[in-house]
Amino acid sequence: MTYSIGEVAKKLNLSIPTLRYYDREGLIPFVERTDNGTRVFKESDIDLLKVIQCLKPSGMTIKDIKTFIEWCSDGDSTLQQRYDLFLEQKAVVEKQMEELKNTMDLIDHKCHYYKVALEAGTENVHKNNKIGNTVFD
Amino acid sequence: MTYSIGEVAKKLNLSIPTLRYYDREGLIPFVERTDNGTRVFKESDIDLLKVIQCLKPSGMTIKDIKTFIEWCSDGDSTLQQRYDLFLEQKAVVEKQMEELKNTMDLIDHKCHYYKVALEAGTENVHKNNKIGNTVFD
DNA sequence: TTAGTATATAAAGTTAACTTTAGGTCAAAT
DNA sequence: ATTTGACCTAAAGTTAACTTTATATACTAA
Repeated sequence: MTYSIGEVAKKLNLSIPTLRYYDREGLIPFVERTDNGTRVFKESDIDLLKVIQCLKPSGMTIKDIKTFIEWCSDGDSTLQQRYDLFLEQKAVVEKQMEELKNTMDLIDHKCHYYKVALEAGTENVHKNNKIGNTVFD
Repeated sequence: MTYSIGEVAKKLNLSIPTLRYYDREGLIPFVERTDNGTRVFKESDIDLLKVIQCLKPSGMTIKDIKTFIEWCSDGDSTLQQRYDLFLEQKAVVEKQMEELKNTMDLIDHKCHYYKVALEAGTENVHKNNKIGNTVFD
């Protein structure tokens, strides 16, 4: 089973120009072409795009991903580099998860703060009976 | 206790130009100035900067944050908006946490994949005895 | 045969969030 | 008295990741 660029775009919820951009940047070097130059995506190309989509939210750049793809093409001599890359990325994601947890705690605090303020009709409920809290509590 | 821009930069691990940029963008409107124009940061300004730093990793933009700061200055009439903002942001962060979990699962899979490959000396350990797995397993 | 639809490329434009550069003020130390 | 170091502004530059625009080709249905 193969897919056109439009089909892949729909399937993965990416725009067609984004897919062409990824191709230009060397992220999907195994996509084939018809005689007149139209891209033909295989399942394995889609799998790779899914990996890319999964790696992106962790802040891995297009360039980093390209490097990884190149290493894949280079075979067993790059196994250590690829392993190291993912170990590093694991650390990055762990840090992000912590940060996101802190953000969530702040947001929960804010939600509670504004819920109470709304019920009272004024933010002052948080100011009265308290000393030393800041404007941005 | 007050702080110079350089002290705040060190304390919060932000660059001086970034702090000036935030000021220009209206993110820290309560920072005062000396007669000759030098910024003077109070504890409450630093608290606000910490809130900003906490909100940023969740993808909240400078513009969104500015809107929030403006609402804060507008008083009780914006309580609902502020509450809604944080409810929305909560949903955003929840989604991000899920995505990050997926990313982490993929990374763990890759780490294991490359660990095994390294021990065997070749990626082929994953190809032999198996049918239908992709190049990017 | 012509209108519509999907594809292609190259190159320019966009946006966010900074950073860098250039030029200037001011107080303290040498 | 001048040099050093920290501060200031305005404006231009940077980078990533796309998006948009302009132009062209190719198949497909009426």
